[in-house]
Amino acid sequence: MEMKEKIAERASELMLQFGIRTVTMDDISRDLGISKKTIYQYFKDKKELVNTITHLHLNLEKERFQGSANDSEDSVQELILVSQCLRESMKDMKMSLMNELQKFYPESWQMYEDFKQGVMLESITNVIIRGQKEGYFRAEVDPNIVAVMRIEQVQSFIMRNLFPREQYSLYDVQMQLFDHFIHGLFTIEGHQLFNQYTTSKVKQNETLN
DNA sequence: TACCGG
DNA sequence: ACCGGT
Repeated sequence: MEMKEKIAERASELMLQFGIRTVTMDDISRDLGISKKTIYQYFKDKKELVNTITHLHLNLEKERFQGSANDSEDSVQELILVSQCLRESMKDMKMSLMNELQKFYPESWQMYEDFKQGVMLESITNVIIRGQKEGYFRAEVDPNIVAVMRIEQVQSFIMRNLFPREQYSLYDVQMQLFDHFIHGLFTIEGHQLFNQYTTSKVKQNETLN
């Protein structure tokens, strides 16, 4: 693996674990056993390093979202997979990190905003359109409006702590949102097919986790 | 590694 | 005091 990738990957791990600003350039170089000068041969400054890491991370997410569209038999299964992507992508990119990006690395924050408006929005819009064609989702639903609503809803409940962590886990809240979402979306046929995917309780915890 | 400047 | 950058 090339040194540039190695630096970005390790820095990414450290920053995900400890936060962006608390991981210093000295920390990264010491951890990798290289000199700081080596890092600055590949990255102009810390901002550029963070931007690179963000870009790499969002590319992986992008492949996951697009993969779930291709690997699904029908729109109901695709919705389950896309929702899983949505929740996980916002969970592991956790609140503290998002706030750090917003305050101190606005370029990276903008990349994330673009990702939301691009990949995420298209994935959800497309699965809704597909579901309507297949007769599983209600035709009255406006794909664009509801897709935006869904994204903002998921993000809002992660970013703002509306409930104390001990009252409801993040998972409980997100499952409530998902349940409420699909009850406004599915036709009778959609519900029946969804139940087939989730009747096996064991399978349910795997797919919806 | 030491050092400067923010 | 600390950390990005030289």
